[in-house]
Amino acid sequence: MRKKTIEEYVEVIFAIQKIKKIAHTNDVALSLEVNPASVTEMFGKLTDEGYTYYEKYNGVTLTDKGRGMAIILKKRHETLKHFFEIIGIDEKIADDDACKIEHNVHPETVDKLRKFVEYAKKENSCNRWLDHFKYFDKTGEFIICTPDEDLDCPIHKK
Amino acid sequence: MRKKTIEEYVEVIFAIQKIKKIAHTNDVALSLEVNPASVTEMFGKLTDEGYTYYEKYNGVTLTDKGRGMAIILKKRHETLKHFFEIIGIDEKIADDDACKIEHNVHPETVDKLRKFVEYAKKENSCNRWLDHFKYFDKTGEFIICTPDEDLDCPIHKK
DNA sequence: TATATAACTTAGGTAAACCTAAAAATAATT
DNA sequence: AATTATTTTTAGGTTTACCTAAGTTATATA
Repeated sequence: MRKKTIEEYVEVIFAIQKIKKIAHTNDVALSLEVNPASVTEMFGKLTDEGYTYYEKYNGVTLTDKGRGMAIILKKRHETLKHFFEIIGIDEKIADDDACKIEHNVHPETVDKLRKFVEYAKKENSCNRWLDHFKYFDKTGEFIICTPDEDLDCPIHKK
Repeated sequence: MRKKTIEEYVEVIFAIQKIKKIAHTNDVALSLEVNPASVTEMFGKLTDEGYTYYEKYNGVTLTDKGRGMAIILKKRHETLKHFFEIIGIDEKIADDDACKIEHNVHPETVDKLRKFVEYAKKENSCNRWLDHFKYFDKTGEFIICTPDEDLDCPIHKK
């Protein structure tokens, strides 16, 4: 499997700490599907770079720096996942893709997608467009629907 | 800089071949910002795995397999870039992000985004939603615009 | 055509994250 | 408390894409 970045270690440590206070070597190894020996090694690196405190034989906890990074990553992940779900991607795949790209995409892009999600979820925005997109996605057919011809719209006519 | 995948090598070879018939070591080295010696090494791997023909001291050309991959990657890249541009990301960043995530994202996701782009570009689809999103993105303000109240819409009223 | 220059390859090494196997520390059980 | 079981670490290797430096081949110029 692919090599894990510092960000991925920080993420799983954060997740583990939600349940356990301290993230132990084995917890992280299981989460990342990596050998415990590799985790020990990474704990060293993580601590050198200021993301964790490491107490030998007793796992790590995130520093403020580490926690800060984790929170940003988590938000980023949720934004991306949410976005994918809005356009109709299955939850599992949405989550998976969010995982993979959250480490690569520019902040500007995430910001824009965050706004997109925010907007799409707003009840009183004109959501016909999204509905029509989903209809197109499912049927392959375009709904002819211009502002002046609302009556012809098969989804929104009442 | 980050390690290059086979896919990235295939992409730049494809791009070079559009101009030159044969992609030489140096061309690829310059494109990927990598040492020529590394490229020679990769040419070996690429050829072992059936993506290129390699003639010593005279560069590589893509096989059908390699070209097939390149074409898929190119389409994927364009879809992603296009999508980013539609939601308002600058061309440069859109291109950059497309580059980075085109290797990671599920095919289902790319398909969905392709449809999204296709739909958004269709003239006779109801594009108010996208317009309203952009307005929101710019101003932070929601446009109250329901199907029954078109007259209140500051963008679409005539 | 000889020679200088440029391009490419080979040989040998590095770094980073991974691994296995064995040793050490900690925790659990009798 | 002693022994067994589990967890963690250490030591030493592997892999992969990268590098530098030196040697080789191809190309361009005198």
